[in-house]
Formats: sequence, structure tokens, C-alpha cells
Amino acid sequence: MNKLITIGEAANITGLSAKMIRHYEVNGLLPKAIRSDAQYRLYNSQQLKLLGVIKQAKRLGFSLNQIRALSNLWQNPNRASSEVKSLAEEHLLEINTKIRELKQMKKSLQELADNCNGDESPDCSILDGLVQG
Amino acid sequence: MNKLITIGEAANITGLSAKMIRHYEVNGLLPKAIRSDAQYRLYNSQQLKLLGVIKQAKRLGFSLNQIRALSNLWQNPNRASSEVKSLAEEHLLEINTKIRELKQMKKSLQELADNCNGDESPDCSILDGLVQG
DNA sequence: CTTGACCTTACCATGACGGTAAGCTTTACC
DNA sequence: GGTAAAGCTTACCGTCATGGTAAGGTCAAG
Repeated sequence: MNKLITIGEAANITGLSAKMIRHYEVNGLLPKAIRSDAQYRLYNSQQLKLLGVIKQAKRLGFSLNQIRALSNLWQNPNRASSEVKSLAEEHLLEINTKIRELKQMKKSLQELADNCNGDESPDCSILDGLVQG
Repeated sequence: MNKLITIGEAANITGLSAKMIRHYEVNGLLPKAIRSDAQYRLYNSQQLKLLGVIKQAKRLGFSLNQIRALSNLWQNPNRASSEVKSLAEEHLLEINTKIRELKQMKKSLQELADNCNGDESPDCSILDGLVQG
């Protein structure tokens, strides 16, 4: 047991790319991997689990800075869950802001597009609407 | 009339930065500005109007590539409004996709956060939820 | 005539990757 | 055992849209 796998296998299993895994190591999201005699990175089951956590955090839209913090908390048995929760709530606020902004863009753009004939004529309410504001 | 203004004045009026305006020129969103004897860029009222159009397009979330296309259509009196409309609809699809993705992230993350105590204990349903998926 | 505000180009940094190259290692097959 | 393919390493450049900074020329006010 406690099998060690190479970066390519870890990439296949987690759905991350080898490039991303190296990038995360360089940027402190992952502890430095141990190396084989030929300097190949090797990962054990615990590190693979952490890679999976990172993959999921990415699915939830966390930035690499946020994931670095999450990774440190995940590896720290003395963490307080309040720290994790505050990272999550900070990100939820960002998500809500983006949704609001996108909905506003959608509304404005939809209005402009609805009034555009979309034919051979050069007259276009979208372009007209972009003038001034 | 037909006053010519410098890039700083154009920036103040439009709300774009001088850096952005130069960048847009280099990247073909704007025709090359005429220059003063000292090589200062000069803008007339028509170009200022185009800068305003670009500013609005940015507010609607268009990418620079899309804005380059919009700018070309705006400057072309022989355009068909159908071309403008299809750019807008393409962008609307992107916006809708992003909104869907963000809403899914929000839902998942909210569920995890709701179950997290947020206290001094290391036990955290958010971190637990990030394992596996 | 100097000061300060403005303009110019050129370069580096960001965030989160992808692509490619040059070179070493391991694996697979004959 | 030999060779070819696949996989690993680092290093560098490109992406997108922008900000920052430096080094230098120009313009307007005092």
C-alpha cells in the first residue's frame, strides 16, 4: 500500500493537468512533492486527496489565493472551522456580486438586441444604444 | 468647432484611462489617432464618440475582440444590423452561461457553508465536502 | 526660465493557465 | 540488448485586459 504515483497519473485521477499541479506547487498551494532518483515528482494517497480538494475548490470558483488558504487550513489539524467558513462566505459575496453584474448586463443588452431588426439595413438600435449610455 | 483634444482629456470625458485608449489603438479597436507636431495623439468629436461606444460596450461585458468587431461595424455605414445583432446574441449566450455556472457554484457553496458551524473546532463540513466531490 | 503637469515609448507584473522546446528517464516491444 | 514511444524535467513565450514604472520630450503658468 501507500503507493506513490507520478504527476501524470495524479493528473489523470484528479482531472487537473500536470502543468496545473506543478503550478500549484510552485505557488504554495501544495507542499513540495518528494522526488524519485530521476527527479520525478511522486504523490502518495494523502497528497492525491489534497489535489482532489483543490480540484473541487476550483469547481466552486475559488481563486488560487483562496485555495492556498483553504489548502493550508485543510492540512492544519488545529484550524478553526470559522476560518474556513469566512473564506467561503467571502467567496459567496464575490459570486453574488458577479451574478448581479451579469444580470444587469444581460438586461441592458437584451433590451438593445430586442429592438434591433437584424436585417440588411445599417440602422441598428444596439449601436445607437451604445452612444452616450 | 471640430476641436481636437489630447488623450488625457479624452480619457477624462469617456471614463477610460489613457493607457486603455492607447492599448485599444494598438489592438485595432480604434483607427490610428492623428498626431500633433510633438507626436501627441489628437481626437476629434467623432473619435470621442467612438471611445464612448467602446466604453459602453465594455460596460456590457464585451471582450476586446468583440468590441473590435463592433467598432468596425460602427464605422462602416454599409453594415447590416444582422451582424451587430449576432454579435450581441453571441455575447448574451456567454452571459447566460456564466450566470448558470455562478448560480450552480453559489448553490453548492451555500449548502456547504450552511452546514459549517464556524466555531473554534477543526471539524468543518466545507472541507469535508471538498473531498471527493 | 523653471516647475509641474502632460505626453511618448518600452518594459514588467498580474491570474491562471496552455503551448512548445530541449533534454533526460522509463516503459514496451522486438 | 537495442530502439522507439511515452512520460518526466525546466525554461520560456503567449493569452486577456489592465496597471505600474521608468526615462525622456513637451507644454502652460508663474
